[in-house]
Amino acid sequence: MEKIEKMKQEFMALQNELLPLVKLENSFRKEEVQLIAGVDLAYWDAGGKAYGTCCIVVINYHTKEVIERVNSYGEIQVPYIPGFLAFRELPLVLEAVKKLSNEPDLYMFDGNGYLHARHMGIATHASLYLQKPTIGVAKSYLRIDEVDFQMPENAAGAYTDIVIHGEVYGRALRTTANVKPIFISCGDRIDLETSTAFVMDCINRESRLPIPVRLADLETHRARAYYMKKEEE
DNA sequence: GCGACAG
DNA sequence: ATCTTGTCGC
Repeated sequence: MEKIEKMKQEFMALQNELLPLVKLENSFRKEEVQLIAGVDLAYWDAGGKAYGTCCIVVINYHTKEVIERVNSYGEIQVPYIPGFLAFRELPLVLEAVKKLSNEPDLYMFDGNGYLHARHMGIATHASLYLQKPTIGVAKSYLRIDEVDFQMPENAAGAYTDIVIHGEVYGRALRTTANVKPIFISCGDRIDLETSTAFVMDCINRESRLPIPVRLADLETHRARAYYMKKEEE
């Protein structure tokens, strides 16, 4: 499979090209944030082909009430390659975003943002197309250059910064006591402190994940069941 | 050959 | 991500 190496080279070139456009400062007034979107995908196989569905759930940040749900689905063309998740998932993400009738003020992605070897995780990559602030929310840690993360204290809100080559890439955040931490990083157009604050403000006792991402995750399972059944005529 | 590996 | 049983706990 020398073909994958060639893909990586092309993807890497685009990531390096996009990097200069990233801004780790707030491009918005956090007091005015009303709608937050959570984005996630689920996969399945059918007839030897890979399919996926992307779900976006928009909530009212203040009331946590669901405002809108949309989804897209189709064949997945790009394989999963650690470090290049955006190339696999973005097509369906952008397709789902087009269906939104509400315009989110902020997006939370299931995956990394700036916490990435070239600072181009899916949250960051997506923001450059969405032109909106994004936050990366990953459930597990993807090591970068042999650097491990330090386990934060066992208390809600405790965190440790993940510093690589002298730069803060993101942070391990314990959103709830007695559960594994999640990994937060800036997507783009927002700083890490603000990102962490919004994530913590979206935590309830249902999950260690922020509400928008959790709801999008649940929604992908329902959408998958629906599309799988629909496929068999 | 072996280990790592967001989703 | 997905495949999966039982099991511990509120």
